[in-house]
Amino acid sequence: MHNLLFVVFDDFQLIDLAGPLQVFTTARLYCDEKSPIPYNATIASVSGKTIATPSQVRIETTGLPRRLKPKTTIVVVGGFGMDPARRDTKLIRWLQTHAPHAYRICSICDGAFLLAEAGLLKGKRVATHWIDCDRLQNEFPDIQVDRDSIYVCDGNIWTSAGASAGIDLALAIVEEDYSAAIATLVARRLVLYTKRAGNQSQFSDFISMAMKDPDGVFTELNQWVLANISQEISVPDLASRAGMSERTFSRKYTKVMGATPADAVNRFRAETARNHLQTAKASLKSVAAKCGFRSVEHMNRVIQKLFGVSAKVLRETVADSN
DNA sequence: ACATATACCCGCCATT
DNA sequence: TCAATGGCGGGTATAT
Repeated sequence: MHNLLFVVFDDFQLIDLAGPLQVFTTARLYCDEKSPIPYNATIASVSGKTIATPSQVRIETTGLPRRLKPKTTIVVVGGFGMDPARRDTKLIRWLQTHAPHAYRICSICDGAFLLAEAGLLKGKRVATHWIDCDRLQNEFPDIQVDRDSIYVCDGNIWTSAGASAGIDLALAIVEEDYSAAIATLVARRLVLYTKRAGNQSQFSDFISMAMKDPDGVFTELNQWVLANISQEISVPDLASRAGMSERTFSRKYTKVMGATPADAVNRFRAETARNHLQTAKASLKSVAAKCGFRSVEHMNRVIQKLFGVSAKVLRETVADSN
């Protein structure tokens, strides 16, 4: 089980908390019996009292803990109250002391300033709200502000752009902690179309289609494929997994999914790769490996065929989501 | 870039 | 007889 520690302050932006929290909560529906409660969330502030938001909703909080529970992901929110919060030495000192021991550190929106203030972002690649990109870069020249990404993961530091990007970041975390299949199911459940400006969609069409497969015959199999996308997957393998002969499996799968088995696996790989290329700044080589391509060349060919552009171009055509 | 190897897929047909 | 199945084999697309 993972622990989440949301760090909030007066006049923080409600959706920075509510968005990611909803994603983590929904993930419960799709985790197996081994981890019935995948995420345990705590909302904390310096005062430990009820915190007001500009949206009129008030949030109960506890004080900042003296010790982090194991596998704690810290999530720092943003909002109107961010600037005063930066000057709150108790808050910044707490971050300096405890964040280095966290399993993972996240910020939403301009919450990145708090992490920067605490010196946690030195040399890191970072995303923040587009309005704040210049300011963040000027104030902290030693960090690399990535203006184009919805969210960025650099080591165990995850930062995200605007408010809704916090939801994307949370989905990516679910994917890392559990699986792409579960993240996709959560996205579907919450009806997150994630249609981005520039018509870039993060959770891609074929994958979504595979997840809803009306008859449900291959839904489970497709989930398995997504969860094991980094592995080599052969058609005979899939057939035996589906409990059919190769011939019958091939026939049925093609009929239901509208793509032959090997073709479908390739699309899963390519769309997963696209998602990675357009968010994290991992090397082409590591993306290829992560998506089960045997080489960068292999990945390029498949992407070129499916999307009509090279992997490099695909990465560069990321639209600003805010 | 080219050649070789192989994985795939699809028609054909016997079987259930 | 029909419908679904699945084994076979060759043609082909694709990987290395």
